[in-house]
Amino acid sequence: MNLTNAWTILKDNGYKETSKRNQILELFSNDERYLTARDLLDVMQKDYPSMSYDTVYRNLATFVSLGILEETELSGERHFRMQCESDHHHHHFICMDCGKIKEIPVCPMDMLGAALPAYEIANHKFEIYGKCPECK
Amino acid sequence: MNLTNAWTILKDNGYKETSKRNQILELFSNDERYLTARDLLDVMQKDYPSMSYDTVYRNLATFVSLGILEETELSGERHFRMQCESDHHHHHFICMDCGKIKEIPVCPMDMLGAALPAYEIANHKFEIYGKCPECK
DNA sequence: TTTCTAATAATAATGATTACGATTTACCTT
DNA sequence: AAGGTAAATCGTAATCATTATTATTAGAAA
Repeated sequence: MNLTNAWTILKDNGYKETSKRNQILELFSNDERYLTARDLLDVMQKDYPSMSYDTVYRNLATFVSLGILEETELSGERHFRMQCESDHHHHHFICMDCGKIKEIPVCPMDMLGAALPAYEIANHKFEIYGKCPECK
Repeated sequence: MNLTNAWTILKDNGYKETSKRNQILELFSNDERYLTARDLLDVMQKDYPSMSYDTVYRNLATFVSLGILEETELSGERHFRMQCESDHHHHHFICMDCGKIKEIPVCPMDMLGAALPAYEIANHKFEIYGKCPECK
């Protein structure tokens, strides 16, 4: 996902182009890591001292619902990052030191097949945590 | 994990036997589901009106660190349940309606083998969410 | 430009979790 | 059994992330 694609999606869904939205998206474009609402606010308040939590959270929710950002929970806090470009479903290794991620091309649900016949599966979570080669 | 085993572990690690601890453990023994701190407090304040959050959270942290309880994050809240008896590593299907769980005997890490050679893997999370046969 | 509505700012409220000083309790020793 | 001591608990306040509220601002269409 890049800035242009993100704006196309936003415009298609009737969202207006604002400078705050643009800066939030630019921050995610320039960072591979998962970021928290606080991370964003800290950076953005340099350029926009009046930026508020409400604006951050509202836009994060919008972006996630439109598939522009993806979200995960790390040590009790919500973290966000740009939706991966990958055209196929995948999972992530997350480095607990630098926060960088690596795509895992395998999905465990493929192996499960008919292991849960009577169950209605809504979604799933598979993440691996540790240290990347650079941090090891 | 049952009450007797839990108390053996606690005693071995120098923890004292208290009625509050016992009731917390009894509640988990009688419930298959994941419970929140609030769930516990609501039930326990019937018997111990003075039970405080501090006591609940402190003991939950103790129990998790000793492997008596296991913990997961569901919709932004920490949830706890008795550690499974299973002698081998496994994962869970969690019903989003009734909260009951079902053990998944497969671990995706087995399939990954040497897929992340240069990475140091600390831990992983794999959970499936949906509706169980009864709730469907 | 004017107007309409979405978006934002500033701040307060909420909900979960943690912290703290005072008190009580388990349990070890005598 | 009584007393001492550190652990455990209570009551409450503080903290942290997130959400809600209300007034104001700013896209963008006419």
